[in-house]
This record gives sequence, C-alpha cells and structure tokens, in this order.
Amino acid sequence: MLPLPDAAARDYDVVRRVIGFISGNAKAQPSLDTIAGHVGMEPMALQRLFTRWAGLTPKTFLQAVTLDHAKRLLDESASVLDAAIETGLSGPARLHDLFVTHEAMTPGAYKARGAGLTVRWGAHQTPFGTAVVFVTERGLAGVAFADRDVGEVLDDYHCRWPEAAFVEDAAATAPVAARVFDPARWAADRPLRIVLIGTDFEVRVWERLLTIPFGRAATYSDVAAGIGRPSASRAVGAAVGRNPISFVVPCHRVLGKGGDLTGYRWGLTRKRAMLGWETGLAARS
DNA sequence: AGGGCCCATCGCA
DNA sequence: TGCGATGGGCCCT
Repeated sequence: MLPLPDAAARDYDVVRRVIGFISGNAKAQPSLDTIAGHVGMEPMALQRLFTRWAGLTPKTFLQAVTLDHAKRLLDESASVLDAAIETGLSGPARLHDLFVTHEAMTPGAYKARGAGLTVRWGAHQTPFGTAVVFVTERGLAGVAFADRDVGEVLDDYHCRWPEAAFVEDAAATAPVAARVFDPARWAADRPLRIVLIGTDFEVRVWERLLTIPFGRAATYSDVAAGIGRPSASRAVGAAVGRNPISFVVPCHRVLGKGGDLTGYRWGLTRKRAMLGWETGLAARS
C-alpha cells in the first residue's frame, strides 16, 4: 500500500506531462500559455510549480533540455570530469552531491544471486515519482521507479537476486529515500553507504559513473575510455542500463556523443527531468 | 543473439 | 550544409 502522494509527487506528475509535451513539440517552441493549457493549469500556477520543483521556469527548463544545451554540457563537463576523477569520491568535487562510499559484491554475489542477503524494501514518493528503495545490511542496494505498479519493480529485483530474502520494511527504507532525494540533506552527515552487485565489468562501469559530478554529463564512450575499454561503449550502454541504484549511481548523466539522450531504463522523460532538475539546482548554488 | 554506441557513407533537400 | 537512414565493427551477457 502506498502512502498518499505528497506535494513533490504531485508536482512530478505535472512536470512529467510538461516535459513530455515539450519534447514532443520541441520544434514548435511552445509558449508558457500553450504548455499550461495542455496540462490544464493557469500559466502562473505552472510557473510557480516549476520554480518550486526545479528552481527553473518552464521556459528556462525548456532550454536546458534541448540538444544544444546537452552538447554544451558535455563540452563543459569534459574538463571537470578529469578533475573529479583525480579527487575521487570523497573530494570537494562532490560539492552539491551525495557523498557515497561504495562496496562491490562481485563476482561472487553475482554467482550467488543474492544468497544470504536480506533485502528490505519500501515504496516512497520522490521528486521523480514513486521509487522503490532496497537496502541491505551492507548498504543501499537498489533504487527503481514504479510508474504504474510496484509489483513490476519487485519482480525485476527478484530476478536479479533470486536467492535473497525480500522483506517489506518501509520504516527501514524511508530515511534513506528521504535523504537521497533531498539535496538539503546531502553531505550533511556520514557518507551514504551503497553496495554494488553485478559482474566485474558492470561494477567498474557503475563506479565510474559515481565520478561524474552533479550537474555534469559524460558520454558512453567517455565511460568506456575511463575504464580502459575504449571500444566497449556499446557494452557500457548495456551496463549503464542495468544500474540497480538509479539516481544515486547517476546513470542519467550519460549521454550519446552527439548530445542525444539515447535511452533511459525508466523513460527518457525521467532522464530529462533529472538533468533539468540538476541544472536548476546547480545554477542556484 | 542482441543491446541506452559510434563512425563512415550516401541520398536527398 | 544538414539531417535521416543504413551498414559494419565492437564488446559484454
């Protein structure tokens, strides 16, 4: 049973529709009035909602989500990325971002398929819709989005770790969810512990994603080069798509080389939402 | 076999 | 020029 949607979740529903509309009519550059009309809101109300959600007006958000902007973001990020990798996960480059310490369960855990693991899960409202959060004794193990039905997400994770014991325990996951999706709580206390369960290759890709700073982006081939497999960008794409801890392991910050968003496990609209949200937050500083 | 890729080429306005 | 469409190579499950 889901908790009642809070303000953030209701906001996301509007945001989702707006982004869908904008990207479907990108060429037409729809005005605020047009957009508001499409979602059945007053323009001013929509404007306030967006500003509350992302710190951006819909107009600015629209610009932040275009191909041009994505290309520029990639250009600007290229230099920053090197510095971020130097300082690693705990350095000051993580300003504005979650501090994360990670541990890998590989490849034994992959083979063991979660045997001996107790996974506690709960569904929570977030700025990007309903998320199912999975935690283990060793740390946060999964974040997944459920557009319709939490059951689909559970099936998915059951398949990943078929030998693990799953226990619904929203009381255990609620604080993690609250912290992960609330920038005000980032870096406020101890680093967030996460555990990466996957093949050797996958874990290396996911670790690499953790070095992409907040509000920036990298390409699939950047990531491939970064793990010493410069020609494996396609395999990187597949591994990125299997990232079990979405948002926390920022797979939404990986774009095609030309600035295309290419794909996202939880829907391109959500990827756009995350990128735009980060842009707004980074600009606010 | 088949991907959340990438590059080169080609054809068409 | 620019923008699709196509084909071949690539490398991990």
